[in-house]
Parts: sequence; structure tokens; C-alpha cells
Amino acid sequence: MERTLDRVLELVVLLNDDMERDLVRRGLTGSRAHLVWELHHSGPSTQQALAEALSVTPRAITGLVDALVESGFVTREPHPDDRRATLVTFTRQGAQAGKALERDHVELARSLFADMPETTFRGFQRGLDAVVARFRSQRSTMR
Amino acid sequence: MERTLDRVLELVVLLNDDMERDLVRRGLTGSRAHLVWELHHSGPSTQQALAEALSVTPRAITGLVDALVESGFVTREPHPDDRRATLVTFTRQGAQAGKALERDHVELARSLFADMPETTFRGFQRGLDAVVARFRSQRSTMR
DNA sequence: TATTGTTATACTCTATAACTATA
DNA sequence: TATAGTTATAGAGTATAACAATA
Repeated sequence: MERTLDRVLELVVLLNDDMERDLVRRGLTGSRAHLVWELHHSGPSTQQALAEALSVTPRAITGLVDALVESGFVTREPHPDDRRATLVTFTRQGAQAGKALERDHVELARSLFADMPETTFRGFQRGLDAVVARFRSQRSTMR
Repeated sequence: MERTLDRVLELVVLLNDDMERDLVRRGLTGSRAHLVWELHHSGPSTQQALAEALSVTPRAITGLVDALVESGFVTREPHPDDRRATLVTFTRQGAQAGKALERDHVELARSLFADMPETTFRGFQRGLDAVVARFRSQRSTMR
């Protein structure tokens, strides 16, 4: 079982490195890409909403948005109903980056699983679901 | 396939959070724990060797070792044959932490897989090996 | 009063570059 | 010359706390 855990941890490293390469190519860091990814799926969002989505303090979002504004991925637009809030919004470049990340994601899934024998893939899926389910239940027990 | 990749990425997050909790309990950060883990498996090491093992610059090792010295996990001992080098060496507290990490690791493997049906576990192993093998070959192609 | 986002401050991890002591 | 490790400097990401503007 330990060997299997080590193999999982090896996969984590390989995945992180691979995804990081894609991001750098797109002019993003991991944290900024996470924000772009969130914006891509949720549309224009308040920084508060982003803070919750990324599980990070509002202060950290300020920094990430500052960086993404400067590099031309997003703008801060006034919130129509709440003058305290801003809506972080894609520029054209940002929207393109969001779509590119989506494509990279699909491509990664394909490159990992596409030519894997059907039964192997099924077995992997089943075990994976079991592990995640077990983890989730442990976690909800802890709180 | 995308759903499966998402599930893998969910597992990555769950694993990171879980391991992070263990480390904090032991008074370590992720990077420092990585160094402790390496020392636990390799014994007293030069900072150069640690830099290569952690895939990080020597400068980063200086910082990590400084922090671990200050918190009482390691000491810098003179290298017997090379007066330029230092041997980063466990204190008693550090050695205990190394063993504790080892126990946490075994415990994690158990909690993940112990009561998983044998066939599910086998299927998971097989798929996992296939994914990692595919990743490794891709990577070696790239260099 | 509560919420949104900011400034102020600090810590961790990392990198590059210049330098010292040794090999 | 080359190597081991340091100082100097910088940048990214994160956190807490105090604060301004608005709800």
C-alpha cells in the first residue's frame, strides 16, 4: 500500500510540473491561473467571491488581481448594485487565456487516458472514486 | 476522461491538505518537512546533496536549514574530509520528527487503501502505474 | 453594525548574482 | 579553476490587523 501511495505522490509531482509548464507558456503563475480558471467558469466575480472560491483571504485576491490587471488579463469594473464591490472581469486576452486553459485541460485528460485499455481505465476510475470518497468522509468527520 | 482528471485533481488537493495538517502538527512546513524526509532516508547530507534531492538552489537550502536549526531539528556539522562543506545532521528532535513522518506516511497509506476491496485496489494500482508510465515517457521525450 | 476591499506589515519559499573559503 | 555555502537582493504568495467606504 505504501508503494501505491508513493506512486500517487509521484503522479502529483508529474502533474504539477506538467500543468505549470502550460501556465508559464500562457504568462500565468499557478495562483493567477487558478483565478483565471475560476473566472472562466463563473464569469465576472467580486473579489469576495473569488476569495471563497480559491480558499484564500481577500487580501491575497487583491494581490492576484493587481498582477492580472497589470499583465492585461482582467479589469476591475464597478459592481452595478453595490458600490463597495468590484467585478473582476476578463479582458479579451483574459478570456482567451481562460479558453486556452480549458483546452489544455482537455488535452491533458486525453494524453493521460486516451490510449489506455478500457478495462484499465475503468479499474483506475473505480479505485480513484473509492479513495476520494473515503477522503471526503474522513474530512467531514473532522469538522 | 475529463471527469476522471478532475477527480485526480480533487485527490491532489485532499492529499495536500491532509499531509499539511500532519506537518503543522509536527512544527514543520511543507518544504522543511521535505528536507527532513530526505535526511531521514539519506542520513547526514551536504547542503549541495540536499539541493539536488529537493530540486532547489543551494540558496534555498541555506534558508531551510537556518529555519530547521533555529527550531531545533538539525545541526550543521563539519564535513570530515571537506572543510568547505557542512553535514546537515538530525538532532534527537529531528530524528524523532523523521520517524513520525514515516509513521504518518504508513498511516496515510493504510487509511486510504486498507479497507478497499482487493479487486478495486488492484485496478487502481494498474491504472495508476499506466498513467505514471505514460507521463514518464512523455517527459523523457521532451528533454 | 456588517461587509468589501484596501493599506501596512510580516513570514515562507524561491531565484539570480556576487563573494569567501576551500579544493 | 571549480565547488560549497554564504550574503545581498528581489519577487510571488500568503496571513493578520487596522481602516475607509458603503450597505
